[in-house]
Amino acid sequence: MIIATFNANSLRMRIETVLQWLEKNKPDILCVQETKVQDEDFPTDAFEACGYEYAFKGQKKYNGVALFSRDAISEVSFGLDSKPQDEARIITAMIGDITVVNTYIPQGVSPDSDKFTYKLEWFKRLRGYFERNFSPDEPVIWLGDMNVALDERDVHNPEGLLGHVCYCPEVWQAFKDVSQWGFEDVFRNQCQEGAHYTFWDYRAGALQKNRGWRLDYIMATKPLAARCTRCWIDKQPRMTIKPSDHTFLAAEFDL
DNA sequence: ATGGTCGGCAACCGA
Repeated sequence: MIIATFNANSLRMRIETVLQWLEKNKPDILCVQETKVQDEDFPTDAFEACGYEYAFKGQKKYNGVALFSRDAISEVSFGLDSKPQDEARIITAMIGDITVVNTYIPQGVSPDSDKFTYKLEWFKRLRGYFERNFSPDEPVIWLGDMNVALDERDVHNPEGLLGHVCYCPEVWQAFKDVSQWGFEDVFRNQCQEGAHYTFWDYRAGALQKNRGWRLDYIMATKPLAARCTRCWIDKQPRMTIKPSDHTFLAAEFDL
């Protein structure tokens, strides 16, 4: 079973990127963040013939999450189970006996912003969401754009970036409080050395200089993580077609 | 070099 995640930064701008990636890699499940499309404008026609079922929740201009699956999708829900629900940042569904939780975590803007407070609160509420709705003994995959680089291996300039909203003690703790509910970082289980990035800032020629960040994760509960056979970052669509600022990240499980 | 470039969508906000 292969599952993947991709921050599209507009699904409509990257339909060809997504369709080609599905065609080439044939994952069982693909989760997408920052679709930036309202539900009535979701490009269903483009995905009708690709052999995937889909579920999505968007809003005007910002955010938006989607889920594509070769197998049937059931028990789809949107948003957190506490207020504000923030529907277009989280989609949960059952595929087979696996619960998939696809999140687009708030970025936070700046450390002194109320949006940063909201980000930290969002992680707290997500922990509560997992506690109330699932058990770490069950097969649960939590994946997406987490807007956190967890340690010095995950950013190109750990000293210079310390204090950034995606690289500071507060978000490390907030992320750990969620993951300690019962998740393992399956990429790190497979690969301990650093400089494996999933995001490069558009603005500073960051890709050419490999000034990247690891912001996208596939987190799995123990019963699933134990069966992960590989986890890889596919930079190719970042280089070609219509590049996003994020890569595809994929994991394979022997189920 | 505290800039830069994208995308949505129509003047800026978000990343």
